[in-house]
Amino acid sequence: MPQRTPTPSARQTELLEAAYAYALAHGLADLSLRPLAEAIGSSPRVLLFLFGSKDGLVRALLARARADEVALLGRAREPEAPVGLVPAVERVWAWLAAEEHRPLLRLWAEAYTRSLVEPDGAWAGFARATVEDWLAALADCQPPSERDGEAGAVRRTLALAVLRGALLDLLATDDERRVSAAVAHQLALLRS
Amino acid sequence: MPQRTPTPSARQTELLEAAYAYALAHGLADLSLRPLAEAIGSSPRVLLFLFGSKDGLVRALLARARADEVALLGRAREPEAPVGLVPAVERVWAWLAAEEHRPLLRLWAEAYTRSLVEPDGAWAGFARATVEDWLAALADCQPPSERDGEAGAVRRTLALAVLRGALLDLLATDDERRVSAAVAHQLALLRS
DNA sequence: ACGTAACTGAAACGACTGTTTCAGTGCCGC
DNA sequence: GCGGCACTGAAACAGTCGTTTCAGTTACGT
Repeated sequence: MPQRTPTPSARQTELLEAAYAYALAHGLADLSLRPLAEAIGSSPRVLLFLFGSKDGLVRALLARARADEVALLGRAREPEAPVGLVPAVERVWAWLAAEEHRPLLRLWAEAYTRSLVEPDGAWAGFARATVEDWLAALADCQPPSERDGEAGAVRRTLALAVLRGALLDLLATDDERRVSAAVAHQLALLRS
Repeated sequence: MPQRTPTPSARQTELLEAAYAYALAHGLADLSLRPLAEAIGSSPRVLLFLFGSKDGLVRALLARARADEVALLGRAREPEAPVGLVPAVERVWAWLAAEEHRPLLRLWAEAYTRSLVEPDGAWAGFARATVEDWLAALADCQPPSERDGEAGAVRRTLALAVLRGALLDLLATDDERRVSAAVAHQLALLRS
């Protein structure tokens, strides 16, 4: 069975990378082929040739963003053995709070809520997919005794909620001190 | 000094209410005057006459949504004396988790993230404004001894993060049991 | 050298966008 | 009756949208 995107040619990934950078800067909501093409030194004709349609391009951009996301999730469980939710949340938050990741996180938030309002088209299922990605990654960080069973799922859900809620606050207010203190406060609560 | 919207005429509020119902069902992202006008039995001509421009209409819709939001916030602190963050979060979450409020909450999430990506235009400042609204409402629920000082602000921030993060999860997965259990788990943590 | 495939430029297509122009309604105070 | 005010319908405006058509150009295997 061939891949869904038959063969990502060199030119294709090159343009995708440029378009991704453009999307990080300008958002996906009112992305338009002509301004995008001009900004990355291409043409609408070529983008449609390589990605089939605008929806195909958006899907490719969303997949590209998700690649960055799974890289982050991999880092959360990385230091060999899973050591519990608390250090996992700590590490992930350090990443989320870093200033240089904010364009990606804004893009992610945009795609997330868009897929809630408009469950069809290129955005379909994005929100649900990322929730499942994150919960699975957090599960990998739980000790086996805690991982299974409903209580473990609840703890993962809570950890994810704190991270997401804090991220939303941070993106809106840029008040890293207050928000990071709130996350730290939660970690202290969880440790006690 | 006259109001910003000089006089919301009867016809204006009537059409706004209809447009609001339409926006709750279809979202604001690709709202378009002609389909909207036809759905609510009006015309683009009239909408522009009454609201000045499409941006004016969107601003009015956002303000209308915010009216629902402040009503909710008022309910959080209502039972006479503020009694601490824990019961406040409990009450607010019961409201957020109610099925019938989901269209409003989707609309709210959409406006929130949109204002993050595109800080100009009709959406400007929406995210920051709601964060401040909510933090202020939660502050009113804290006992005076806790309200002031940095520790109080951190506790409010954490409470808000849990509510927002849990809401995002709920909107994506519709798994009320798991998410409500996570909120309850946090409340138990806070009580101990 | 030739054919074939990948890629590209220029221009047009029809549909849709917010907005404007012009021409009216109906109603209310005088 | 009449002037003005709030509101409305029909049609057009200029612009942008995604997409298509047609005509190339480049590079490479054979």
